[in-house]
Amino acid sequence: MVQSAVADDVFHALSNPTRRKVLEQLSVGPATVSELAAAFDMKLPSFVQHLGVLERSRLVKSKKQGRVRTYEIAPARFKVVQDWLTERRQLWEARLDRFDAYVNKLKEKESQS
Amino acid sequence: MVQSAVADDVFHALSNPTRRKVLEQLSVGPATVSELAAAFDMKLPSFVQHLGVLERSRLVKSKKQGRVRTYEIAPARFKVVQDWLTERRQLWEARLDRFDAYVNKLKEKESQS
DNA sequence: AGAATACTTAGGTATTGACATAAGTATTCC
DNA sequence: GGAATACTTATGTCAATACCTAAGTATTCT
Repeated sequence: MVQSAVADDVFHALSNPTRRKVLEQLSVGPATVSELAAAFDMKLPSFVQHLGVLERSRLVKSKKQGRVRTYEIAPARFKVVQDWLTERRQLWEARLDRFDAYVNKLKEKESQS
Repeated sequence: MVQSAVADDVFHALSNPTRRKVLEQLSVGPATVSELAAAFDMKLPSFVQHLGVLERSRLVKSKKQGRVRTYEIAPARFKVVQDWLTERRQLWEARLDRFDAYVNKLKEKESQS
Protein backbone atom coordinates (compact mmCIF):
# COMPACT_ATOMS: atom_id res chain seq x y z
CA MET A 1 0.00 0.00 0.00
CA VAL A 2 1.19 3.50 -0.86
CA GLN A 3 2.27 5.58 2.09
CA SER A 4 -0.45 8.13 1.46
CA ALA A 5 -3.17 5.47 1.49
CA VAL A 6 -1.88 4.22 4.83
CA ALA A 7 -2.16 7.75 6.20
CA ASP A 8 -5.70 8.05 4.76
CA ASP A 9 -6.81 4.96 6.65
CA VAL A 10 -5.06 5.87 9.86
CA PHE A 11 -6.26 9.47 10.01
CA HIS A 12 -9.75 8.43 9.03
CA ALA A 13 -9.76 5.85 11.80
CA LEU A 14 -8.66 8.52 14.24
CA SER A 15 -11.26 11.06 13.10
CA ASN A 16 -14.11 9.47 15.04
CA PRO A 17 -14.53 10.00 18.81
CA THR A 18 -15.80 6.48 19.45
CA ARG A 19 -12.74 5.03 17.79
CA ARG A 20 -10.37 7.34 19.64
CA LYS A 21 -11.95 6.31 22.94
CA VAL A 22 -11.46 2.67 22.01
CA LEU A 23 -7.80 3.40 21.38
CA GLU A 24 -7.61 5.14 24.74
CA GLN A 25 -9.01 2.04 26.42
CA LEU A 26 -6.68 -0.24 24.54
CA SER A 27 -3.65 1.89 25.42
CA VAL A 28 -4.21 0.80 28.98
CA GLY A 29 -4.41 -2.85 28.01
CA PRO A 30 -6.07 -5.45 25.76
CA ALA A 31 -9.82 -5.95 25.98
CA THR A 32 -12.60 -8.04 24.47
CA VAL A 33 -15.34 -6.77 22.16
CA SER A 34 -17.95 -6.67 24.89
CA GLU A 35 -15.62 -5.07 27.41
CA LEU A 36 -14.91 -2.32 24.91
CA ALA A 37 -18.53 -1.99 23.84
CA ALA A 38 -19.76 -1.58 27.43
CA ALA A 39 -18.54 2.03 27.52
CA PHE A 40 -20.67 3.11 24.56
CA ASP A 41 -24.37 3.77 24.12
CA MET A 42 -24.57 2.02 20.79
CA LYS A 43 -25.86 -1.29 19.45
CA LEU A 44 -23.22 -3.96 19.15
CA PRO A 45 -23.20 -4.33 15.34
CA SER A 46 -22.66 -0.57 15.01
CA PHE A 47 -19.89 -0.65 17.53
CA VAL A 48 -18.21 -3.61 15.91
CA GLN A 49 -18.05 -1.63 12.67
CA HIS A 50 -15.76 0.82 14.46
CA LEU A 51 -13.54 -2.03 15.57
CA GLY A 52 -13.42 -3.12 11.94
CA VAL A 53 -12.28 0.32 10.83
CA LEU A 54 -9.58 0.35 13.49
CA GLU A 55 -8.37 -3.09 12.56
CA ARG A 56 -8.29 -2.31 8.83
CA SER A 57 -6.20 0.76 9.62
CA ARG A 58 -3.92 -1.57 11.59
CA LEU A 59 -3.94 0.65 14.62
CA VAL A 60 -5.18 -2.43 16.47
CA LYS A 61 -5.15 -6.16 15.98
CA SER A 62 -7.37 -8.92 17.33
CA LYS A 63 -7.59 -12.64 17.74
CA LYS A 64 -10.45 -14.89 18.61
CA GLN A 65 -10.25 -17.60 21.22
CA GLY A 66 -13.42 -19.62 21.45
CA ARG A 67 -16.29 -17.18 21.13
CA VAL A 68 -14.35 -14.23 22.54
CA ARG A 69 -12.42 -11.77 20.41
CA THR A 70 -9.68 -9.77 22.11
CA TYR A 71 -8.27 -6.54 20.76
CA GLU A 72 -4.96 -4.87 21.43
CA ILE A 73 -3.01 -1.83 20.25
CA ALA A 74 -0.62 -2.33 17.33
CA PRO A 75 1.99 0.43 17.77
CA ALA A 76 3.53 0.56 14.28
CA ARG A 77 0.92 2.65 12.51
CA PHE A 78 0.96 5.34 15.16
CA LYS A 79 4.48 6.05 14.07
CA VAL A 80 3.32 6.84 10.53
CA VAL A 81 1.18 9.63 11.91
CA GLN A 82 3.76 10.98 14.31
CA ASP A 83 6.39 10.97 11.58
CA TRP A 84 4.15 12.89 9.20
CA LEU A 85 3.41 15.49 11.86
CA THR A 86 7.03 15.78 12.90
CA GLU A 87 8.17 16.30 9.33
CA ARG A 88 5.66 19.12 8.77
CA ARG A 89 6.61 20.76 12.01
CA GLN A 90 10.31 20.62 11.25
CA LEU A 91 9.78 22.26 7.88
CA TRP A 92 7.80 25.19 9.16
CA GLU A 93 9.94 25.66 12.22
CA ALA A 94 13.05 25.82 10.08
CA ARG A 95 11.30 28.42 7.94
CA LEU A 96 10.22 30.48 10.92
CA ASP A 97 13.77 30.33 12.24
CA ARG A 98 15.09 31.63 8.94
CA PHE A 99 12.52 34.40 9.13
CA ASP A 100 13.65 35.29 12.64
CA ALA A 101 17.24 35.38 11.49
CA TYR A 102 16.23 37.65 8.64
CA VAL A 103 14.42 40.04 10.97
CA ASN A 104 17.39 40.13 13.33
CA LYS A 105 19.68 40.93 10.44
CA LEU A 106 17.44 43.83 9.47
CA LYS A 107 17.47 45.10 13.05
CA GLU A 108 21.21 44.83 13.16
CA LYS A 109 21.66 46.86 10.00
CA GLU A 110 19.25 49.44 11.29
CA SER A 111 21.13 49.87 14.55
CA GLN A 112 24.33 50.41 12.59
CA SER A 113 22.89 53.31 10.59
CA MET B 1 -15.27 23.73 22.08
CA VAL B 2 -14.73 20.44 23.88
CA GLN B 3 -11.28 18.94 23.46
CA SER B 4 -12.73 15.89 21.75
CA ALA B 5 -14.56 17.98 19.16
CA VAL B 6 -11.32 19.77 18.37
CA ALA B 7 -9.66 16.43 17.78
CA ASP B 8 -12.61 15.33 15.60
CA ASP B 9 -12.17 18.33 13.34
CA VAL B 10 -8.42 18.10 13.21
CA PHE B 11 -8.23 14.37 12.50
CA HIS B 12 -11.02 14.65 9.97
CA ALA B 13 -9.17 17.46 8.22
CA LEU B 14 -6.06 15.30 8.12
CA SER B 15 -7.87 12.22 6.80
CA ASN B 16 -7.99 13.47 3.20
CA PRO B 17 -4.94 13.28 0.89
CA THR B 18 -5.72 16.55 -0.87
CA ARG B 19 -5.82 18.36 2.44
CA ARG B 20 -2.62 16.72 3.67
CA LYS B 21 -0.86 17.78 0.48
CA VAL B 22 -2.07 21.34 1.04
CA LEU B 23 -0.58 21.22 4.53
CA GLU B 24 2.65 19.90 3.07
CA GLN B 25 2.77 22.86 0.69
CA LEU B 26 1.96 25.32 3.43
CA SER B 27 4.65 23.89 5.71
CA VAL B 28 7.15 25.23 3.23
CA GLY B 29 5.54 28.66 3.23
CA PRO B 30 2.33 30.67 2.79
CA ALA B 31 0.50 30.51 -0.53
CA THR B 32 -2.58 31.90 -2.26
CA VAL B 33 -5.69 29.91 -3.19
CA SER B 34 -4.72 29.63 -6.84
CA GLU B 35 -1.11 28.76 -6.08
CA LEU B 36 -2.33 25.92 -3.88
CA ALA B 37 -5.02 24.84 -6.32
CA ALA B 38 -2.57 24.59 -9.22
CA ALA B 39 -1.19 21.29 -7.91
CA PHE B 40 -4.57 19.54 -8.02
CA ASP B 41 -6.73 18.20 -10.81
CA MET B 42 -9.96 19.50 -9.39
CA LYS B 43 -12.34 22.37 -10.06
CA LEU B 44 -11.74 25.42 -7.93
CA PRO B 45 -14.99 25.37 -5.92
CA SER B 46 -14.30 21.76 -4.94
CA PHE B 47 -10.77 22.59 -3.97
CA VAL B 48 -11.83 25.61 -1.96
CA GLN B 49 -14.08 23.35 0.09
CA HIS B 50 -10.95 21.57 1.29
CA LEU B 51 -9.41 24.88 2.30
CA GLY B 52 -12.61 25.57 4.21
CA VAL B 53 -12.30 22.29 6.10
CA LEU B 54 -8.68 23.05 6.94
CA GLU B 55 -9.48 26.53 8.12
CA ARG B 56 -12.42 25.40 10.26
CA SER B 57 -10.12 22.85 11.89
CA ARG B 58 -7.74 25.76 12.54
CA LEU B 59 -4.79 23.89 11.11
CA VAL B 60 -4.43 26.88 8.78
CA LYS B 61 -5.54 30.47 8.71
CA SER B 62 -6.04 32.92 5.86
CA LYS B 63 -6.51 36.56 5.11
CA LYS B 64 -7.70 38.33 2.03
CA GLN B 65 -5.91 41.32 0.54
CA GLY B 66 -7.72 42.73 -2.45
CA ARG B 67 -9.00 39.80 -4.43
CA VAL B 68 -6.27 37.42 -3.29
CA ARG B 69 -6.60 35.14 -0.29
CA THR B 70 -3.38 33.86 1.29
CA TYR B 71 -3.19 30.80 3.50
CA GLU B 72 -0.61 29.83 6.08
CA ILE B 73 -0.05 27.08 8.64
CA ALA B 74 -1.37 27.69 12.16
CA PRO B 75 0.84 25.51 14.38
CA ALA B 76 -1.27 25.31 17.57
CA ARG B 77 -3.72 22.60 16.51
CA PHE B 78 -0.97 20.28 15.39
CA LYS B 79 0.05 20.11 19.01
CA VAL B 80 -3.38 18.76 19.99
CA VAL B 81 -2.79 15.79 17.73
CA GLN B 82 0.78 15.18 18.76
CA ASP B 83 -0.17 15.39 22.42
CA TRP B 84 -2.96 12.88 22.00
CA LEU B 85 -0.65 10.46 20.22
CA THR B 86 2.15 10.95 22.74
CA GLU B 87 -0.16 10.30 25.64
CA ARG B 88 -1.43 7.01 24.16
CA ARG B 89 2.07 5.90 23.40
CA GLN B 90 3.32 6.65 26.90
CA LEU B 91 0.50 4.62 28.41
CA TRP B 92 1.09 1.51 26.35
CA GLU B 93 4.86 1.75 26.59
CA ALA B 94 4.66 1.97 30.36
CA ARG B 95 2.45 -1.09 30.30
CA LEU B 96 4.79 -3.03 28.05
CA ASP B 97 7.70 -2.08 30.30
CA ARG B 98 5.81 -3.44 33.28
CA PHE B 99 5.19 -6.61 31.34
CA ASP B 100 8.90 -6.91 30.54
CA ALA B 101 9.77 -6.42 34.17
CA TYR B 102 7.30 -9.14 35.07
CA VAL B 103 8.78 -11.56 32.55
CA ASN B 104 12.28 -10.84 33.80
CA LYS B 105 11.19 -11.49 37.34
CA LEU B 106 9.80 -14.85 36.30
CA LYS B 107 13.05 -15.71 34.53
CA GLU B 108 15.02 -14.72 37.58
CA LYS B 109 13.00 -16.94 39.86
CA GLU B 110 13.34 -19.77 37.41
CA SER B 111 17.13 -19.48 37.28
CA GLN B 112 17.24 -19.60 41.08
CA SER B 113 15.41 -22.93 41.24
C1' DA C 1 -29.32 -31.72 24.89
C1' DG C 2 -30.98 -27.05 25.70
C1' DA C 3 -30.07 -22.38 27.17
C1' DA C 4 -27.08 -18.63 27.50
C1' DT C 5 -23.24 -16.05 25.73
C1' DA C 6 -20.39 -13.60 22.40
C1' DC C 7 -20.13 -12.16 18.64
C1' DT C 8 -21.33 -12.04 13.15
C1' DT C 9 -24.00 -11.33 8.99
C1' DA C 10 -27.47 -9.24 6.29
C1' DG C 11 -30.05 -6.06 5.37
C1' DG C 12 -32.07 -0.73 5.55
C1' DT C 13 -32.02 4.58 6.40
C1' DA C 14 -30.36 9.22 7.00
C1' DT C 15 -26.53 12.27 6.99
C1' DT C 16 -22.11 13.83 5.46
C1' DG C 17 -18.29 14.20 2.09
C1' DA C 18 -16.22 14.96 -2.28
C1' DC C 19 -16.77 16.13 -6.32
C1' DA C 20 -19.29 18.86 -10.35
C1' DT C 21 -21.51 23.01 -13.12
C1' DA C 22 -23.32 27.60 -13.51
C1' DA C 23 -23.51 32.07 -12.17
C1' DG C 24 -22.14 36.01 -9.05
C1' DT C 25 -19.04 39.60 -6.67
C1' DA C 26 -15.06 42.28 -5.83
C1' DT C 27 -10.40 43.92 -7.58
C1' DT C 28 -7.12 45.19 -10.69
C1' DC C 29 -5.39 46.15 -15.28
C1' DC C 30 -5.54 48.70 -19.88
C1' DG D 1 -15.34 52.08 -18.50
C1' DG D 2 -14.67 47.33 -20.03
C1' DA D 3 -12.11 43.08 -19.71
C1' DA D 4 -9.54 39.98 -17.06
C1' DT D 5 -8.56 37.95 -12.62
C1' DA D 6 -9.37 35.69 -8.21
C1' DC D 7 -12.13 33.90 -5.80
C1' DT D 8 -17.40 32.98 -3.91
C1' DT D 9 -22.07 31.34 -3.77
C1' DA D 10 -25.70 28.36 -4.99
C1' DT D 11 -27.13 23.79 -6.32
C1' DG D 12 -26.94 19.06 -7.60
C1' DT D 13 -25.23 14.13 -7.75
C1' DC D 14 -23.18 9.98 -6.06
C1' DA D 15 -20.70 7.26 -2.74
C1' DA D 16 -19.30 6.50 1.87
C1' DT D 17 -20.37 6.72 6.99
C1' DA D 18 -22.68 5.88 11.06
C1' DC D 19 -26.25 4.32 12.90
C1' DC D 20 -30.32 0.77 13.26
C1' DT D 21 -33.13 -3.98 13.58
C1' DA D 22 -33.53 -8.83 12.83
C1' DA D 23 -31.66 -13.12 12.42
C1' DG D 24 -27.64 -16.36 12.27
C1' DT D 25 -23.43 -19.13 13.98
C1' DA D 26 -20.17 -20.92 17.09
C1' DT D 27 -18.91 -21.82 22.08
C1' DT D 28 -19.59 -22.65 26.66
C1' DC D 29 -22.36 -23.63 30.68
C1' DT D 30 -25.87 -26.62 33.27
